[in-house]
Amino acid sequence: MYSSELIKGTLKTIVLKLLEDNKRMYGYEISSKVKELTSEKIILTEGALYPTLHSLEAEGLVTTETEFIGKRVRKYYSLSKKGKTTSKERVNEFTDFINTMKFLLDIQPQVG
Amino acid sequence: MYSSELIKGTLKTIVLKLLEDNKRMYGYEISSKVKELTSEKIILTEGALYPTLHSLEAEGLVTTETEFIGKRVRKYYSLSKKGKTTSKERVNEFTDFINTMKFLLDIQPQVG
DNA sequence: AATAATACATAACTTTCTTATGTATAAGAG
DNA sequence: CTCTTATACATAAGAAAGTTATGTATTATT
Repeated sequence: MYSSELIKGTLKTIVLKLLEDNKRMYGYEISSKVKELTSEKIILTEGALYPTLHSLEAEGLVTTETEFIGKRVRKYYSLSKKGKTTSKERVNEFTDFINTMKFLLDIQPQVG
Repeated sequence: MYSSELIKGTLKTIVLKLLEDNKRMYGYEISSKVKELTSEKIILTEGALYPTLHSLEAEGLVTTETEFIGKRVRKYYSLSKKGKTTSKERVNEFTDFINTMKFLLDIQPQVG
C-alpha cells in the first residue's frame, strides 16, 4: 500500500481508463479489479470510489444503467463520448507527468 | 501545467530529493529550480511550499539556517540524517507507484 | 519613479481523500 | 440453521494538502 497522498488525483484517471478498456463496469467490480491488478497495492475505498463515480456522472463523462441481480442492485457505468476523450487526455497527462517526475527525481545536479 | 491534483502528494518528495542533491537550498531557490527543471510544468506556489518546508522541519527531516543577504533574509534548508533516509524511501515509493500506475494504465484487458 | 524580482509568511477556502456508519442481499462455513 | 464473509450500494464527518489571496519588505531593472 502506498501512502495515501500518492493516490490522490489519480483516482479519476484510473476509473476512466478501466472503463475505456472494459466498456461497462460497476463500482464494486472496479474496486476489485484495481485491487487484483495492483496486487492490493492500490485499494479504492468505497468512500472515495462512489463519490468519484457520481462526480464523473455529473460531469457527463459516464452514463449509468441499473440492473438487478436477483434482488441486489448493480449500477453499471460506461464512458460517454466526452468521457472517452477525457480518458485519453487524462492518461496522456499522467504519462507526461510521470516523465517529468522521473526526470526531476533522477537527476543529480550536485551544485557546489 | 498539470492539473493540480496530480502534484498533490509529490511535493514533499520533490523537495526532499532536491535537498538530497543540493545539500542546502532556500525556499525561493527550490521553487525556481523546480520551475526551471520542469520547463514550468510544475510550479510550486508559495502557499504550498512554505507550509511544506515548515512541516518537514517539524518532522525533523530538515534543519534550517537563516542568513542575511544585505538586509534581506534567507532561510536555508538542509536534510537531517533522518531526512536523507526518508528522501530515499519517498523516491523509491514513488518509483514503485509509477510502475504500478503504468501497468494499470497500459493494459487492455478488453473484456467482452 | 514605477515595476518586477527576490524572499519570507499566513489565513481563508476548496478539493479530495479517509474513516465511520448505514442498509440490504447472497454465499459459504460450521 | 446461524454466523460470518462477500457482494453492492450510499453518505456524512473529519483530515490533509493543496489554491488563492493577502501581507511585509528589500533589491534590481526600466
